[in-house]
Amino acid sequence: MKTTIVDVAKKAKVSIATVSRVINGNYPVKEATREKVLAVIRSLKYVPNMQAREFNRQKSTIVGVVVPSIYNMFFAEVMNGVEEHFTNESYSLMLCCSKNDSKLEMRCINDFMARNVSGIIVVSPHTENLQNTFYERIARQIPLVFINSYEKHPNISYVSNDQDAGARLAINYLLEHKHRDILFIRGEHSDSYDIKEQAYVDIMKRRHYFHEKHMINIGDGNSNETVDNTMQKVLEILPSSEATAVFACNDLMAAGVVNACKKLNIAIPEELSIVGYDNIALSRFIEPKLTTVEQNMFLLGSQAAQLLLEKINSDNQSSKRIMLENSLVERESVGVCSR
Amino acid sequence: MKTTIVDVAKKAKVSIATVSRVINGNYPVKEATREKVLAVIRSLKYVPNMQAREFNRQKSTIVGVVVPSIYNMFFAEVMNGVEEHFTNESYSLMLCCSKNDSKLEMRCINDFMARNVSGIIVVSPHTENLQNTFYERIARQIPLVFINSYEKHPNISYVSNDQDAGARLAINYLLEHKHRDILFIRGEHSDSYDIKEQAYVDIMKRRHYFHEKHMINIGDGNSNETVDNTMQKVLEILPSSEATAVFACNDLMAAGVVNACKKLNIAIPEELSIVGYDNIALSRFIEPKLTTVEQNMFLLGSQAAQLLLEKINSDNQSSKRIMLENSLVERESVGVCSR
DNA sequence: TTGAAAGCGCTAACAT
DNA sequence: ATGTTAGCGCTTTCAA
Repeated sequence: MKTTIVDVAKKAKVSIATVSRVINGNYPVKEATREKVLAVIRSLKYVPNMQAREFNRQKSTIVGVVVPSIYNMFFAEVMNGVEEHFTNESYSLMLCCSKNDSKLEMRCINDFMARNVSGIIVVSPHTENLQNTFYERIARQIPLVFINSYEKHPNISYVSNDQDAGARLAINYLLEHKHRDILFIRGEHSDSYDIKEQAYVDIMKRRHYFHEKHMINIGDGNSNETVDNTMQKVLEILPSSEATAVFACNDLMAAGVVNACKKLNIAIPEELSIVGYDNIALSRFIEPKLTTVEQNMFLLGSQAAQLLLEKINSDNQSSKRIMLENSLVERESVGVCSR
Repeated sequence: MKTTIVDVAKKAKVSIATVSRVINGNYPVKEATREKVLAVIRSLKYVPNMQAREFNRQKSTIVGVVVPSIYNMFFAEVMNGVEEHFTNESYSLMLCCSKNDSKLEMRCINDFMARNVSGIIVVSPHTENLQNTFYERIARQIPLVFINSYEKHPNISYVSNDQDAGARLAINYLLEHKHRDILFIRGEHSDSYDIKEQAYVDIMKRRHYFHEKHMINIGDGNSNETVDNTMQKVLEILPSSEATAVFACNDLMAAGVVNACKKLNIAIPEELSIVGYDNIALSRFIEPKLTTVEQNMFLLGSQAAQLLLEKINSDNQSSKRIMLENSLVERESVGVCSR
């Protein structure tokens, strides 16, 4: 059997309450007693049972994080920000992967709730769950922070990149390079894609460059197969397309386009220009190096952790919204349109 | 206040014991009572408090996973295997990142212990912690599974790739291509590097191709900066080196070598051949595509989950060791030595 | 088939 | 400054 507070109390010849006070340091204890208790704790190698403590206190120092996938380094880097912030505050992290599936996402959240986590961060929540009242109900019961979601619920805190601005940055950059036939490549089930699509449609329609067929949805945008799926799709489309440029909603998709071009012997950026999004490490490693829109992923994660902490410490009262700026990282995948 | 089992019992006019039996289905309950209780549970939206349940049962359905970094997709893919296996068994995952630091790793483990997780998986445990008795003590108290560790403790289960064989595969492949001046690039604080180094030293000494100066340690092998650090180091060394090939302990380092070559205008594979290790997605995306040794990362993770489950269900009695085979993935980064 | 009650390890209010 | 004790929500033995 493991050593409990009772064993310590007995051996130190004090009450369990005193031991508890020594451990938590929240009530006065005479120095001599304190020393005595601490000595016993050391000699018994006593470690307080967090499970019991947190159950008793009706809270926990666990936070839950839900991500749609771990195959996109974007999420790993966000996680890193979250992790760093929370371990400093001696919270532990529970991780759940929704696989871009709304039902699974709900299950993750429900699991976390049943475990009484003290708060939940959801990265890129599924659009379906945003449309019904699921999250409204959750947010009433527990601190909730969304990363990169743009619906506005009153009880939820948000940290997002300004992906509308970012998308406009990217598209205008392409426009400045004289491109007008720009393919738009997106994935499914995330606000982020919708935001970028709106920006794309808005700009292109305004200039009368818009063509329905230029909008391409490649399905799951963060899976193991995203790069290859995108390549496949582009392989079908590109040969018969007059497009001279591509704006991809994330770097994985952009990498897929690059690979398709290699297969088709299309020179980048001479014959086709590409702009990605996120600036994950991969984008610097592929050839040519991707021009892309930078999201500060670490910051996204650590700010979300910060807001969640504020919510936890204010009894779910403080709700904030943080919008981070994006910037365009100019590298080698964009050139002036030659047509 | 949240609905508890007491509320349900009251409303259903039965005892809490009966409600408990209905929920767990572990004791006979008359069908009529069962229905009644279930109806109340639904009407009250009652969700059992896992925290209370697990505290009472003196166990938990949480498993802890420790990884040295999340900047190498290797760990993400292993995690994915672990996650998939455990969510099917309705365990939850706690994640902790040790940043390749032995003290932090111990802290992660201790946190997990204090939370009464039911088992722990450590990916690439830190060599320092392997050398003292830390893990022996832990293994006596709790199910422990190591991924890619090669010390053998009796109470620990292991899932590893046969990295000795894998390294030999890679080096012999280079040898077959007539290379004899082969740089060996490794990182710090993991068994995996030591294993590969031994294989390298053994083969090269036997053939009298060994040179101390060909062994390069680039520090942390899985950080955000691994690629760039490796590039930096190689940039210093390569110009004055007679090496015609490189064996890198992971693909991140191999990518660093590729980048260095680009800066130095060294053609791959004509002037320098490179073999990596892991076969992370990145290795297919960079130019030239990396020849590398495949580790089945998903399998590594799911097998580890399997072994941990066996340990949990056998009260920490079953200890197994699984050694997975590697294979060489031939791509574009190796050619016949031209000297 | 059901209910009563002990107890899991700890905290915190109350008493001394 | 310290001890006593009532719970936290649940499972599980024991009795009925």
